[in-house]
Amino acid sequence: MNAPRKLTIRDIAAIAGVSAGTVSRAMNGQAGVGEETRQRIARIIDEQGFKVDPTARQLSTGRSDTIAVVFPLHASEVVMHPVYPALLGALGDAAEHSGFDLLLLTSSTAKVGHVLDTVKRRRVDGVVLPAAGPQDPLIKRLTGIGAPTVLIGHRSSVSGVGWVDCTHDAAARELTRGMLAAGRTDLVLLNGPPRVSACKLRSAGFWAAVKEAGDQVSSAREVSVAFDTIAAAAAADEVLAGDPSPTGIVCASDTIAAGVLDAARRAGLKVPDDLAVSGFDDRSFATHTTPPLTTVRMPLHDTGHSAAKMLFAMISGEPLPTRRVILPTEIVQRGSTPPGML
Amino acid sequence: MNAPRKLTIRDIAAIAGVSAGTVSRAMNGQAGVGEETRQRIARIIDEQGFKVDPTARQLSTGRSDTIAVVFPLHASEVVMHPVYPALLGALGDAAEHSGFDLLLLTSSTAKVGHVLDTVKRRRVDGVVLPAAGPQDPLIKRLTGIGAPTVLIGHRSSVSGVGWVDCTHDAAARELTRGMLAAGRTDLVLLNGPPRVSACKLRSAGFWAAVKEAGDQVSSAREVSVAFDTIAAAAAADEVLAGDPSPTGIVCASDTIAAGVLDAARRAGLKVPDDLAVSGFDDRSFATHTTPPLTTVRMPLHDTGHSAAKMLFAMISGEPLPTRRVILPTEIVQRGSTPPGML
DNA sequence: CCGGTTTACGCAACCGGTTGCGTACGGACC
DNA sequence: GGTCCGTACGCAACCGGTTGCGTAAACCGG
Repeated sequence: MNAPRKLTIRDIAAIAGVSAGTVSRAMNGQAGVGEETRQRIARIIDEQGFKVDPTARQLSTGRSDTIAVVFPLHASEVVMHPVYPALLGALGDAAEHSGFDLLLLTSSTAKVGHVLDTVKRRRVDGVVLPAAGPQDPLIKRLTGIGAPTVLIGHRSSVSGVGWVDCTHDAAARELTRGMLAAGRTDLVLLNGPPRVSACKLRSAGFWAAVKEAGDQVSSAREVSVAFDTIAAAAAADEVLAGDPSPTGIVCASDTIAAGVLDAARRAGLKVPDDLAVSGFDDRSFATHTTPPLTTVRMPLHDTGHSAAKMLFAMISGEPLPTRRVILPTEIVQRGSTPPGML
Repeated sequence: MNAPRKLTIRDIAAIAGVSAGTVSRAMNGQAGVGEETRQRIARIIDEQGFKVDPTARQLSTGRSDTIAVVFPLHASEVVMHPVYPALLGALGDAAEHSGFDLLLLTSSTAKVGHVLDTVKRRRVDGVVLPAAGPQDPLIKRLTGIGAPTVLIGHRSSVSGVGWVDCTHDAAARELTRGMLAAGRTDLVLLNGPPRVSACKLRSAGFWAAVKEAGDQVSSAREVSVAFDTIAAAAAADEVLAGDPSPTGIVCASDTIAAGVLDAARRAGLKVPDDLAVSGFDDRSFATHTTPPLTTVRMPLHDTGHSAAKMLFAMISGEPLPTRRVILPTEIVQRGSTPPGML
């Protein structure tokens, strides 16, 4: 049962009684093919189940119909880890829908060269870069070689690159306002590492709310910790022992908030009565902490989808209304903040 | 600043004063090239920073130096979701180390055809299939087209495919034994969906321990729920209200265990004094439930690594000692089970 | 009916490696 | 010195699409 040798464009041409070049032009919708011929070719391609060989096309055109997503592996600041499955799923769907395939690259700061090399050698058409930092050399290097690039979760000012992010700032601001409205006037922002872009925005939102509340706020401060429950709990111990002890803590992630809940329990504080706590990310465990965590849900699927769409537009050279997209987040109120806070 | 046109094998040949064919043979370590020539070519390639064009090679050889990992998207049974980042990271590392690139495909039962098509068209050299079910048509279809395939987390009997799994059964057995040893003689296994391969193994381990303990066990039963905290909590409510009420519950995942903890709290039961609870997966939140969860850590990194190594061996036609690998799990004892249980 | 355009299509080169086959050269051996 | 053989290497076809250029036919207005 030897496979019936793979169909080539020349086979189709022979059946249609035309040359291979004509079939190629017909397939790609180029001018110079008669309408009747075009339809005949289309019909034959369909009947025979012919599929172009992407490799051959790639060799002659330089395009690959492939986009790469670079998966950062800085194990220590795994900020994006929990959100990858959703993001990758959305990207994959969008890619498949547009006839692209997805190449997965892993990157550490040491391997910038390898990523770049792969992008060039594989003729990758575009790159999605989730969780890039402001200093990520990859951004400039990629634009340097002319690779269309879309960032996720970092608002870069490098010209040419596009990005998709969400309203970290507005969410933090709204949560902070809510806590103030509920009478929590001693506030702490337990933030993640300040060089993470999202953390900067969350900080900005927090302080904006504090500023706009004026002297309604009795105290407000910001402490930075790693995205780690244990570390966060330790930091929270210290914060709660301070004077004044906060009555509301806005956390930059659910993992951090979980640590705060632990610390509060140790300190004998009732959440949310003595202390209001909010997280970020709406991780799956947020529903079963005690009490369940008020948090911020990120538009992961939309983010992936938007990024892919933007990238495809950039690849095909379409003009884009904007290369900066900010999607709305959603605050999910649960038991760790006073009811009716917002 | 027009790029200095990409180097081709013919450029190298010209510099070395040989033909392109000779350079190709030299690069690939084939016979028929003099030792002196071989070294000269190697030196020139190195000096010039020449890299073969994978696309061109692919067109003439049919190999692509690419493996695909098929990401199942059955949103409802996201058993693997939490473990993907670690798995993908390990796979990516191993692939990069061997000069392969990773293609990410998404699959739903409806899209088997598309996956197959992509594997063929892109000349994918091998496929990693995490979380395949026993009935997954992809397994047979892939072997049908001769694609080397390695499964993760499912022990298939289909000939030719390899798989890497871990000791779900031994872990469940050991946990169950431990509970019995701690005097918990009324046991329940709160299992996941029975068609998930890992759940079958966990069930087997549980019952093996029960059987071997003989009439030391006063009662034992198994209940199946979705991998969902809320659903698990509801099931646990019922189980705890039953007669006899269990003194130990082995759960098939940390998400399920979290639900059991919630239910125990509602029922006013003290964990681990009144009720011992164990999970599976060692999810990040397992350290900060109340009490912290005793659970089973899976060798995710090793699994990815082994799968990649096996796949590469299959691709290169090396004989393999075995195509079935079972890696050890590790039980992590925390506060949700009686101290010194094991 | 004629010169000039446009259109439809074939031809062949090209993308950049790989590989089967052929040849020239060097050494071994008689 | 001639035959034989193995080795080192060049040549050219090939993988399967794409595309610039050339040409013949169709079509246009006058």
